[in-house]
Order: sequence, then C-alpha cells, then structure tokens
Amino acid sequence: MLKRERISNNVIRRLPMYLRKLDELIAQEVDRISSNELGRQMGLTPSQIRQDFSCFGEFGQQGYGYRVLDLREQVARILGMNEHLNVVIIGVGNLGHALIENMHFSQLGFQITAAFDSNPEKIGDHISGVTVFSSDKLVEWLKANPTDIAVLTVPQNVAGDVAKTVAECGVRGIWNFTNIDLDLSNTNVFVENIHFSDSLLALSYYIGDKSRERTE
Amino acid sequence: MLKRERISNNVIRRLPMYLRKLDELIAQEVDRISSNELGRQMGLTPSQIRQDFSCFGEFGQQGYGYRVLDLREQVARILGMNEHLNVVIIGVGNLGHALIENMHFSQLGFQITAAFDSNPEKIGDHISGVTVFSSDKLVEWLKANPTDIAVLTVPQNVAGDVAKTVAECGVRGIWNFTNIDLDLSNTNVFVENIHFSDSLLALSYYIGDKSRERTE
DNA sequence: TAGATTGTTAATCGATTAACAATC
DNA sequence: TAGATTGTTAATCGATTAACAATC
Repeated sequence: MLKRERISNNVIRRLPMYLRKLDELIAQEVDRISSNELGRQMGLTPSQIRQDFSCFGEFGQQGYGYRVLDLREQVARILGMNEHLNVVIIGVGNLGHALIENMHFSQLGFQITAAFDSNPEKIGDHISGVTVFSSDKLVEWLKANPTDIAVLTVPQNVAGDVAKTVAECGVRGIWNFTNIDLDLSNTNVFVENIHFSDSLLALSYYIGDKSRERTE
Repeated sequence: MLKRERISNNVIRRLPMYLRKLDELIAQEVDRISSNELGRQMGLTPSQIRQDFSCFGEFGQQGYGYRVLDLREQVARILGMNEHLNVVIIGVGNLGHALIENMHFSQLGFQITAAFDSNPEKIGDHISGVTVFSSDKLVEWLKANPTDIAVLTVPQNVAGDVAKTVAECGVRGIWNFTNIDLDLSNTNVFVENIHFSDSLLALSYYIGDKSRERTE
C-alpha cells in the first residue's frame, strides 16, 4: 500500500547499487529475477530488497519475480535519470578534468553544460566537448542558464565562497569534492560530499591492527 | 568500562569527521570542548559523541570536557594515522594524477611509495616526488616492497584483474575508484569504494521532485 | 491447479537518545 | 564545596529480518 512516508537515506543509497546490478543483469540478458536471487548476488536479504522497492511502488509480480528491464527503468526514474539535469563543473584541475573525461554524465542522464576555471590558460579549452569559461563569468552564466548541479572541484580556500555564490544563483545541489564541510544550512541547496580523506581513513582503520583500538 | 565489542561502521565513519572538526578547533586555538558544544557545532547529539568515544576508551574528564589536542591525537591513532602505511597508486590518468598531487597523503600519515601505469610515455615521470613505473613491474615491485594499500585508478575493464593481482601480492586494502564492485570475498583484502556515480545519483534523487517517487 | 514469489505486517535487532550516578 | 560534564546504563527509535496471506 502506497504510504507516503519519508524514505530513509539507507534505502536511497542502495538504489544506485541496484541500478548497477540490474545493468549487469541486462548485459547478461537476464529477463527476470527473484528477490531471493538478487539478494544472493548482492549480499542482501530478500526481505530487504522487497522492502526497499515497496517504498516506491509495486514493481514485481507474485509467483514470478521482477522483470529486470522494468525494474531498472523504475529505479532510474526514481533516481531522476530521466530529468536531464544540468551540471556545471567548477574548477578544471586534474580532478575536474578527470570527471569530465571519465564520468559518463550523459549515460546517467545528466548534461554538462559548461566548465569554469580561473586559470587564463585553460579558458576556451574544450574537454570532451565541454567548454571552459572564465570563473569571472560564472554568476552571469548561471543567471542566464538555470543549472541544477554544481560540481565543486576547486581548491579548498575558495570552496566556501564559490558554494555561497552558486547557492545564490539558484543551483539545487552541490557535488562537493573539497575536504571541507560547506555550511549552506540557511539555503535549500543539497550538498553531497565526496570526502576522499574520510574514505581513506576509514580504509586505514579497517585494515589496521584492531588491538590498537583499546588503550587499557 | 572497556568492553571489547565490535565497533559499528557508523561510528567508524564519524571518526574522520571528528578529526576534521578537531583540526579546525586546533587552528582556532580552542583548548577544551564539551560534548555539548561539539555536538552543537557538528550537528550531533552530545550523547552520540560520548557514546562514540567511549567505544575506544575514556578520553574526557568529568566536569571539564575533552582536551582538543589529546582527543585529536586519540582519534588519529585509532584511525591508524601513526602507522605510516605504504600506498601505491595504480593508474596515473587524470584521477590518479589528481590524487597524487592534491591528497595530502603524508599529512594523513601515509606514504606513497610508487605509482604504476601502462602508458610508456608516463613511465619514469615524477609527480610530486612519486615515480611512475611500468605496470609490468607491479608484481615484482610489490613482492619486494610490502605494501598496505593499493589505490585503483585504472580503467574499468582491467580493474578486476588488477585487484586480483594486488590481493595475491599481499596488499591489505584496496581503495577502489572504479565503478565496479570488486569481488575479493575469498581474500582478507578490505575494499573501500569511491563510487562517483552512486554519489551523483543520490544527489540527483535528493534534489529531485519528490512527487516522482510514487506512481499511483 | 499447484508452486513460486511478491507485498506487507509483525518480530527482532541495532543504533541513537535520554537519564543519571560518578567524579573532576 | 558546588557546578559541570563525563562514562555508562536504560529507554526509545528506526532499520532489518522473518513470517505469511495474497495472488500471479
């Protein structure tokens, strides 16, 4: 029954994992799959899988399971992959460059509409079809071209200011690759962080000698 | 009381956040802080903070709070930042390059000992003091130089093989930047994933029109 | 129809929050 | 000493798992 409850973050974070697995199954030309088999392959319980999907609707068929193509389409839709969200890249250093070249934004349903950098040598460059503009033009450009997502791949020391700026220009989300926690609590902008060092330190913890946990 | 229970992933993932905040407080020359004030600044409850730290020992003082420097040192130790873990970078494309140049591995307590790439033009390069070797030398090199962490910034199509190789050579952790889920379930290697597209899709969900959640 | 598998409700498990005695 | 704040135990909340009637 379609309850309209708030969906937990844990569920949302599993959706892209389902998407990846479903794409894999499609590549293997698997037509249908049960929650049982999907759970086995993904290391989740069948219960959890059925609970997760049931947050969004009834995508399966009793006695049959889920049609892989249909389910994939539903997950993609829920994640907003059909909305052609506009993305700008701010900061075209190695990382910004890497994202433009290697992330398949368009395959995921996004369009990179522009990139910005403050280095005069980079302005006018075209990277995988994306034009690099001067950072000076950022505000003007955003006002003329409503943008959904700003990718923040700038140096730490300017991250806070740039975030504030793009928030004021009406972007709805910031994909933050800097290692600082942006404070945009007084705005409606959603911030998604990729904190590399947090991830590395967690890895470090997990491979560490567990005896170091306790001083005793 | 020092129970030796398994510490939950949620707690571990908060440790690097504490570290960042504590470094910030140190920069502001704050000497002591209560769980109350720390919670206010980080958006956590004081209870959670005290619970988190009490997993590892007794780091505070009743009636006083926590000494910022001491607490920072404890968190750093728990995360393994005093262990000088050895890191190799495999794949020196834009992303590998970006990590070598911009992540301050040594500040976090890691040493990058080598980088590897299959492109002959890159071999012999020095990036921020790190030498790029031929991928052909990887196995030989790892056998001669025990290595804790392999950073996987290679193209997707070789990721699985490279992961298997480094696992066999005895690395303890893989920092996986490819968009595939490595299957190393039959090894002791811990895999930490940075799945860019999962993160972007979650962002997309959260800025999306919530009415799209339900078909009805 | 019989078997399989969903969607959903109920039970369990774990994580967060609250409360408070211990103590600096 | 009195006030503040911890570390820890108990209570609550939420997420996962199990069970099962509905149904394809």
